Amino acid sequence: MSNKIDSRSDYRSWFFGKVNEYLLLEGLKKTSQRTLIMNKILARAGHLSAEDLFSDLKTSHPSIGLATIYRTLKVLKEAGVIEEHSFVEGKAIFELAFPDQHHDHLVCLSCQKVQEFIDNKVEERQKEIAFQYGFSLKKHTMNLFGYCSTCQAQSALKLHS
Amino acid sequence: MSNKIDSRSDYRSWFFGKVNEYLLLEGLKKTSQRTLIMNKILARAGHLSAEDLFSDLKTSHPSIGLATIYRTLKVLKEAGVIEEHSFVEGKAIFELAFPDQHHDHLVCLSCQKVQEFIDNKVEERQKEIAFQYGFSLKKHTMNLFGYCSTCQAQSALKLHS
DNA sequence: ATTCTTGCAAAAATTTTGCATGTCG
DNA sequence: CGACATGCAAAATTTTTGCAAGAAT
Repeated sequence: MSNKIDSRSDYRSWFFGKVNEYLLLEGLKKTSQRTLIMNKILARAGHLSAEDLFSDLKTSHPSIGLATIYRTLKVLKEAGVIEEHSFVEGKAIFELAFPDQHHDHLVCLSCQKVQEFIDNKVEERQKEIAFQYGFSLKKHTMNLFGYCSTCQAQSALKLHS
Repeated sequence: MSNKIDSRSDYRSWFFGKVNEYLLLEGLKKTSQRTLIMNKILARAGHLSAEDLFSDLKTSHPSIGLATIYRTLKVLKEAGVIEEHSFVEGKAIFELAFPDQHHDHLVCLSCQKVQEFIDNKVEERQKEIAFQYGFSLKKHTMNLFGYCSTCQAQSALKLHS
């Protein structure tokens, strides 16, 4: 189906290819702001919110509007190159999407660190479950919340002081 | 550890017992509003938002305030008798918690129906993954998004008309 | 009595939308 | 040129907070 992504430049090609395809299909336009936002997302390559992007871009491009960020994020999500999550309630977080690959998240309740992981056993089991209930599976999210090793060690220290 | 919950009345006992224990521990008070909200949550026993509860209670108790709903939901969450989710972005949904039991969700992207399920294989695997990354697991959420059998059948019909 | 709670309204925080102007194709 | 996009400000949504008055222990 889709080719393997081996390098960073391959990923960029896939990303922009997917976006361009979508823009064309929907009759939307390439603009400097959209390019700017896409490059920033690719450069940061982590979890980031609309506000993160806004304050980051504001320094180099003071005229950019927060509404444009939101509108562009919506376009990119519909184009299938980014995913939306909500680890913390009341705020959307975005991250890069990868073709034919899905990862889940371990979230530390103390330091908020987000650790990604991929687990095929879980992926398979999810497909089985969806089938069992007659659902055609489109996407899924799995978040494990707990305390990371660093925070566990720190709270152990506190108990002894 | 905790006893098995066999009936609806057992569940109510567990629920109120857990809440009372928490109120006592934290020096909080039993109030008519809190009781009202708890009974409504128990009666509805489904997924509901703060606004759902508010508009529902408003008819029988017009003086109740939305802020009280939010404050009570926070207390109940901390007492461990309800869980907070966010299936749809930007809005928190609450549901009853059950002791020593966790269920996950299948969400239909078309009709928004939420189907619950329990899967021990996934639960076990999650523990393994958390251990592998040095996390002490506190809770988790797994949501599978797709189209339910009913909506699939309907869209198939449309194609032929 | 003291501390906690409530209802109200105001404030926050996040996201969406209307509109005049600007830009892409 | 015409359709789409932008920036701004206003609005919409959901949730939180300050405060004076009321209720619980």
